[in-house]
Amino acid sequence: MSVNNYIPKVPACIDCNIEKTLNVIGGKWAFLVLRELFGGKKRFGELQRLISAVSPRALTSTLRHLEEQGVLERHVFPTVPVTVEYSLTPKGVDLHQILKEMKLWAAKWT
Amino acid sequence: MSVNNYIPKVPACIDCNIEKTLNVIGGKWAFLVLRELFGGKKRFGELQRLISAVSPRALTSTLRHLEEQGVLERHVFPTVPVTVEYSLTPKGVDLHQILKEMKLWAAKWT
DNA sequence: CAGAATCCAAATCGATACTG
DNA sequence: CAGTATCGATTTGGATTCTG
Repeated sequence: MSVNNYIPKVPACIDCNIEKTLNVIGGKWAFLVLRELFGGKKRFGELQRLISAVSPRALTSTLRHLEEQGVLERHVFPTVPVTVEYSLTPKGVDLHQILKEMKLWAAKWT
Repeated sequence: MSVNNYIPKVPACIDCNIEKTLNVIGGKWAFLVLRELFGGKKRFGELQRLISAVSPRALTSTLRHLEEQGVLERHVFPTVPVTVEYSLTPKGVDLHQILKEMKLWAAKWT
């Protein structure tokens, strides 16, 4: 059982709840995974290739965390060898707007 | 010299730059500080009281980091004892939209 | 008041090797 | 293919104490 999920634990903010969003997208790898999945479902190996510096351990942990948060789904196909696909849920798709805003801000203020 | 800045170092994303925004708001305390400053300038001690669980060390580190990123300004008044005020720059004010979206997402999907 | 310095426990991370 | 296990190195972070 992994203890490390590569996700920051930010303090709770009683009347704003921003920490909940941050705990989903604020991790080291989460936004890179989400970004790939906005383009459609991907397999574990694909994600590993697309996100060049990620170790299998970090990727697994990130995917599990995002799954627990309900922003992506994991589908296992009983082929040999096994095939696993990850895709966004509506909750995950809904993060696209935020990520786009973050991209715009970065572009504007570089 | 502090080595620890309470800010995550996320991997670079060649064609999206989202990591630049995340390195500003993605830290453990940054969003809480920004949130207070959207309401106007604040002194060190005020921030410390408003953000209940923050230690002086963490607050200092966060403020310095945000200052380096150009999202807030530090003004020192040579009173006795010294008075220090922090306020957002236009670059910092421009983060408000993103934080609001994050709050909305959290509210929508709880 | 606004922080800087120090100490040290705990969490985290990456690399590597291994498996159903 | 899609992970899991293990390990050591590094980072982190909170508490505490001190100062111009």
